[in-house]
Amino acid sequence: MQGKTGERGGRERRYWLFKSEPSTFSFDDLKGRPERTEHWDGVRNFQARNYLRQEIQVGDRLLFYHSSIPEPVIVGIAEVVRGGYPDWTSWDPESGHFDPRSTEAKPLWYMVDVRYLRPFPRPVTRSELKAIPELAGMVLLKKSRLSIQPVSEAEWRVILRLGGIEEG
DNA sequence: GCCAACGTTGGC
DNA sequence: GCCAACGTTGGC
Repeated sequence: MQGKTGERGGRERRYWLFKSEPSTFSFDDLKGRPERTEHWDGVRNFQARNYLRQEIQVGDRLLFYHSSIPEPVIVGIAEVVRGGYPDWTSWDPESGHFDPRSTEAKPLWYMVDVRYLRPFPRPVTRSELKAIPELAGMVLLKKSRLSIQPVSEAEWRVILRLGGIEEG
Protein backbone atom coordinates (compact mmCIF):
# COMPACT_ATOMS: atom_id res chain seq x y z
CA MET A 1 0.00 0.00 0.00
CA GLN A 2 1.38 3.35 -0.97
CA GLY A 3 0.96 6.76 0.56
CA LYS A 4 1.22 5.57 4.13
CA THR A 5 1.20 8.38 6.67
CA GLY A 6 4.59 9.93 7.07
CA GLU A 7 5.94 8.56 3.82
CA ARG A 8 6.83 10.75 0.94
CA GLY A 9 5.41 8.45 -1.71
CA GLY A 10 7.03 10.22 -4.63
CA ARG A 11 5.28 13.49 -3.89
CA GLU A 12 7.17 16.66 -4.72
CA ARG A 13 8.67 18.51 -1.83
CA ARG A 14 6.50 21.36 -0.67
CA TYR A 15 7.43 24.60 1.00
CA TRP A 16 5.92 26.39 3.97
CA LEU A 17 6.32 29.37 6.22
CA PHE A 18 6.06 28.92 9.98
CA LYS A 19 5.62 31.96 12.18
CA SER A 20 6.85 32.27 15.71
CA GLU A 21 7.29 35.05 18.17
CA PRO A 22 10.97 34.85 19.04
CA SER A 23 10.28 35.68 22.68
CA THR A 24 8.28 32.43 22.81
CA PHE A 25 10.29 30.21 20.47
CA SER A 26 13.05 31.49 18.22
CA PHE A 27 15.12 30.04 15.41
CA ASP A 28 18.06 29.93 17.80
CA ASP A 29 15.93 27.91 20.21
CA LEU A 30 15.40 25.38 17.44
CA LYS A 31 19.10 25.36 16.66
CA GLY A 32 19.93 24.78 20.29
CA ARG A 33 17.95 21.56 20.74
CA PRO A 34 20.34 18.71 21.43
CA GLU A 35 18.65 16.40 18.98
CA ARG A 36 17.78 19.24 16.68
CA THR A 37 14.14 18.29 16.39
CA GLU A 38 11.19 19.97 17.95
CA HIS A 39 7.45 19.47 18.14
CA TRP A 40 5.65 22.35 16.52
CA ASP A 41 2.83 22.25 19.06
CA GLY A 42 0.22 24.70 20.20
CA VAL A 43 -1.26 25.72 16.86
CA ARG A 44 -4.93 26.45 17.55
CA ASN A 45 -6.28 27.67 14.24
CA PHE A 46 -8.25 25.38 11.94
CA GLN A 47 -6.72 26.42 8.67
CA ALA A 48 -3.23 25.94 10.03
CA ARG A 49 -4.36 22.69 11.66
CA ASN A 50 -5.46 21.33 8.30
CA TYR A 51 -2.01 21.96 6.85
CA LEU A 52 -0.38 20.30 9.84
CA ARG A 53 -2.68 17.29 9.81
CA GLN A 54 -2.62 16.43 6.13
CA GLU A 55 -0.49 18.50 3.87
CA ILE A 56 2.84 18.93 5.56
CA GLN A 57 5.02 15.87 5.07
CA VAL A 58 8.46 14.55 5.91
CA GLY A 59 11.07 16.23 3.76
CA ASP A 60 9.11 19.42 3.22
CA ARG A 61 10.98 22.59 4.01
CA LEU A 62 10.01 25.78 5.74
CA LEU A 63 10.92 29.39 6.18
CA PHE A 64 11.24 30.38 9.82
CA TYR A 65 9.60 33.77 10.37
CA HIS A 66 9.93 35.92 13.46
CA SER A 67 6.71 37.87 14.08
CA SER A 68 5.50 40.51 16.50
CA ILE A 69 8.79 42.33 16.68
CA PRO A 70 9.72 45.80 15.40
CA GLU A 71 11.22 44.35 12.22
CA PRO A 72 9.51 41.05 11.31
CA VAL A 73 12.00 38.84 9.46
CA ILE A 74 12.66 35.44 7.92
CA VAL A 75 15.74 34.15 9.66
CA GLY A 76 16.43 30.74 8.15
CA ILE A 77 15.18 27.40 6.95
CA ALA A 78 14.19 24.14 8.61
CA GLU A 79 13.00 20.72 7.53
CA VAL A 80 10.00 18.61 8.46
CA VAL A 81 11.15 15.36 10.05
CA ARG A 82 7.74 13.99 11.05
CA GLY A 83 4.38 14.60 9.42
CA GLY A 84 1.14 15.45 11.19
CA TYR A 85 0.23 13.65 14.42
CA PRO A 86 -2.03 14.59 17.35
CA ASP A 87 -0.89 17.52 19.46
CA TRP A 88 -1.03 15.91 22.89
CA THR A 89 -0.52 19.23 24.64
CA SER A 90 -4.19 19.82 23.76
CA TRP A 91 -5.39 17.15 26.21
CA ASP A 92 -2.85 17.90 28.92
CA PRO A 93 -4.48 20.30 31.41
CA GLU A 94 -1.03 21.21 32.67
CA SER A 95 0.05 22.54 29.30
CA GLY A 96 -0.62 26.08 28.29
CA HIS A 97 -2.36 24.80 25.17
CA PHE A 98 -5.06 22.70 26.79
CA ASP A 99 -8.35 22.40 24.91
CA PRO A 100 -11.09 20.33 26.59
CA ARG A 101 -12.67 19.57 23.20
CA SER A 102 -9.64 17.53 22.20
CA THR A 103 -9.12 14.00 23.52
CA GLU A 104 -6.73 11.15 22.89
CA ALA A 105 -9.55 9.22 21.23
CA LYS A 106 -10.60 12.19 19.14
CA PRO A 107 -7.77 14.64 18.72
CA LEU A 108 -8.70 18.07 17.50
CA TRP A 109 -5.26 19.60 17.05
CA TYR A 110 -2.15 18.40 15.25
CA MET A 111 1.57 19.09 15.12
CA VAL A 112 4.66 18.17 13.13
CA ASP A 113 8.33 17.82 14.06
CA VAL A 114 10.95 20.05 12.51
CA ARG A 115 14.73 20.17 12.39
CA TYR A 116 17.00 23.15 12.09
CA LEU A 117 18.73 23.39 8.75
CA ARG A 118 20.52 26.72 8.37
CA PRO A 119 20.25 30.43 8.97
CA PHE A 120 20.10 33.02 6.25
CA PRO A 121 23.45 34.78 5.85
CA ARG A 122 21.25 37.83 5.22
CA PRO A 123 17.92 37.62 7.07
CA VAL A 124 15.05 38.84 4.89
CA THR A 125 12.77 41.44 6.44
CA ARG A 126 9.08 41.77 5.77
CA SER A 127 9.63 45.19 4.22
CA GLU A 128 12.12 43.68 1.78
CA LEU A 129 9.58 41.04 0.79
CA LYS A 130 6.99 43.73 0.16
CA ALA A 131 9.30 45.45 -2.30
CA ILE A 132 9.66 42.39 -4.56
CA PRO A 133 7.00 42.21 -7.30
CA GLU A 134 7.29 38.40 -7.64
CA LEU A 135 6.31 38.06 -3.99
CA ALA A 136 3.23 40.26 -4.12
CA GLY A 137 0.99 37.17 -3.97
CA MET A 138 2.62 35.66 -0.90
CA VAL A 139 0.19 34.47 1.75
CA LEU A 140 2.35 36.26 4.30
CA LEU A 141 1.62 39.58 2.66
CA LYS A 142 -2.06 38.91 2.00
CA LYS A 143 -3.16 36.90 5.03
CA SER A 144 -0.68 38.00 7.58
CA ARG A 145 -2.27 36.26 10.53
CA LEU A 146 -2.12 32.66 9.36
CA SER A 147 0.64 31.01 11.40
CA ILE A 148 1.33 28.08 9.07
CA GLN A 149 1.14 28.89 5.39
CA PRO A 150 2.13 27.48 2.01
CA VAL A 151 4.97 29.00 -0.01
CA SER A 152 5.26 28.37 -3.75
CA GLU A 153 8.43 26.94 -5.19
CA ALA A 154 9.01 30.18 -7.10
CA GLU A 155 8.62 32.22 -3.92
CA TRP A 156 10.93 29.85 -2.09
CA ARG A 157 13.68 30.31 -4.68
CA VAL A 158 13.39 34.09 -4.68
CA ILE A 159 13.51 34.28 -0.91
CA LEU A 160 16.46 31.92 -0.55
CA ARG A 161 18.40 33.99 -3.04
CA LEU A 162 17.52 37.15 -1.10
CA GLY A 163 18.68 35.46 2.07
CA GLY A 164 22.00 34.52 0.56
CA ILE A 165 21.47 30.77 0.25
CA GLU A 166 22.32 29.49 -3.22
CA GLU A 167 20.73 26.06 -3.03
CA GLY A 168 18.08 25.01 -0.56
C1' DG B 1 -0.10 51.26 22.25
C1' DC B 2 -3.27 51.49 18.44
C1' DC B 3 -6.20 49.42 15.51
C1' DA B 4 -7.48 46.76 11.24
C1' DA B 5 -8.19 42.27 9.90
C1' DC B 6 -9.87 38.18 10.80
C1' DG B 7 -11.30 33.89 13.35
C1' DT B 8 -14.53 32.13 16.77
C1' DT B 9 -18.60 31.98 19.56
C1' DG B 10 -23.24 31.90 20.64
C1' DG B 11 -28.03 33.75 20.48
C1' DC B 12 -31.71 33.55 17.65
C1' DG C 1 -27.35 29.10 9.16
C1' DC C 2 -26.90 34.04 9.94
C1' DC C 3 -24.55 37.55 11.93
C1' DA C 4 -23.27 40.62 15.82
C1' DA C 5 -20.17 40.62 19.50
C1' DC C 6 -16.02 39.50 21.02
C1' DG C 7 -11.13 38.09 21.31
C1' DT C 8 -6.66 37.68 19.19
C1' DT C 9 -2.96 38.55 16.09
C1' DG C 10 0.52 41.18 14.50
C1' DG C 11 2.17 45.14 11.62
C1' DC C 12 3.05 49.63 12.27
